[in-house]
Amino acid sequence: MMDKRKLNADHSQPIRGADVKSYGGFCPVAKAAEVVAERWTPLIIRELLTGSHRFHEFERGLPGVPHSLLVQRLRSLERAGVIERRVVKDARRPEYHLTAAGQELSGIVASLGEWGQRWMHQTIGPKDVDPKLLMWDMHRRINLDRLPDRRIVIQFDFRGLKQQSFWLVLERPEPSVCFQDPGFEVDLWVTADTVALHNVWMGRRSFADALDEGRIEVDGPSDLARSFPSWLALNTFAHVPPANRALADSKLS
Amino acid sequence: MMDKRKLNADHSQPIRGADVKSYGGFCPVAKAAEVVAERWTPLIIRELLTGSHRFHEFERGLPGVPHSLLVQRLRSLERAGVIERRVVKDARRPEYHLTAAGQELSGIVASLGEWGQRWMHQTIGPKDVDPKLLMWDMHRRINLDRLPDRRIVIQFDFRGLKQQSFWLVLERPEPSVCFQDPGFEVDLWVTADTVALHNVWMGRRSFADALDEGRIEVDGPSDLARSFPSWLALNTFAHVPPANRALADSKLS
DNA sequence: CTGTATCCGGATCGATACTG
DNA sequence: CAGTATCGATCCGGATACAG
Repeated sequence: MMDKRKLNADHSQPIRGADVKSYGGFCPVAKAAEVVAERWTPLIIRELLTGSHRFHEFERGLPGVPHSLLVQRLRSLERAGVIERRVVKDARRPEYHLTAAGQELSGIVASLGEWGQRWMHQTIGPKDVDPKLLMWDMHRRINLDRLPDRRIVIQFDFRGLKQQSFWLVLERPEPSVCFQDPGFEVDLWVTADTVALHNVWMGRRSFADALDEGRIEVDGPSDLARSFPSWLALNTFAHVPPANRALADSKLS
Repeated sequence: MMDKRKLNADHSQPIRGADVKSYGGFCPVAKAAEVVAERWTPLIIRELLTGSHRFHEFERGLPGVPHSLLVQRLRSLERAGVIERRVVKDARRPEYHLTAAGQELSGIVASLGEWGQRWMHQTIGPKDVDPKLLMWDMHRRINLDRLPDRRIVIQFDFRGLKQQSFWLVLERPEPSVCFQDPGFEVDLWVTADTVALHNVWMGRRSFADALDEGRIEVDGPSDLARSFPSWLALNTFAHVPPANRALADSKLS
């Protein structure tokens, strides 16, 4: 069946529906905020920037987003000219891609993340963890070139999480993550304290320290186990150190 | 009377209440978006960056924000460690200032504005205008050093707006704007088509063209009238040209 | 002036169930 | 898989009244 939405050959003006709640006025910050600063929108753009293009990928990367709200947001962003919905021929599922306008939001989203890592996220506590989301982020940030030239399967077990295992399937062209046993032979087993692995992933603790303290354990062939830490590219913002609030405030006085 | 909120000597962690609706998880973009991407928040930060520090100034710069919602947002931002509420001695009114964390949002807000001006704001139509807001923005962006060394009062009349005049009182240390006749002797009278003046202010039309077309008229002593355009620093984002959407899209294909 | 405290209609959000 | 439909709960916008 054909897609009924029109193809909008005229792009001389942004495509705006009446769905966005306007601030009124002429301020460009307000105009941008109407589109970009709505709930969930910055995270949808983050997902697009990190490689998600399909509806179910957004749902994986945005745990808790209501199904129907995600549809709304995608339509909204499409009308605002930030994303483009492509119905690829011979593929049943549509793909979403950033337009040129959308790609120019990458700096803003990156700055948001840096600011968040610097000021709002000085350490990661039990309330901040989310193993599924961690696994999803990990599969997007793997140094594939550090891996042997074959498929490597890693099983993750989080301590305290009852019965829940995850599998990282590292292969070309793209790693994937499974929440059920994919049936492949497992090359490495990682057992970790949930909070500790999050802190390592976010650059707040070193992998080596977590190993020494026994918070992370890697089992399997020793050559693989030794190189495993180098496979992890860590979170995009792991390199951003926390701000020293005490210092910052004293500078102000 | 003393302010009951505690002074929070310990700033090792951000001060967080339970008011912000959390996205959950550990993503720094999400943590930042919880604080910064709530409705009205980017505009409150814009106001702080452009020189507003008092409650009534925020209300002027944020037309339409509900009185009580503004209070909520200010508390929210204070708890998040983005702004600081100062009760200055011998002043009845508190002042709001950006903390070090808040100041580091300036780049994000600036980028938002540039993006908005570039993509969402290619021309300004009748729905985008707001004379009060325009006057408020103007009084914040005056090249005082181009002015004679005395108080200059300008009366603005927008064509089509019934009976509504505005006055710009240009004096040191700070210009001010009046929505009622301040009673000063007027030095210059500006009569303008509302949309045209907005377009000039946003860098979308030149002042000279608007004069030539008769959309803006300046009456008063000719030396003042001649130098008047140079007093206007224009909107912060007036220098940002619109993107060429047709070109951008063709590059993508 | 800077709040606090209401109230109310409507929009938005979050959760769930249903469809092709 | 990618949506629609629906339904409470919450939030927002706008108004008003009032206190320090």
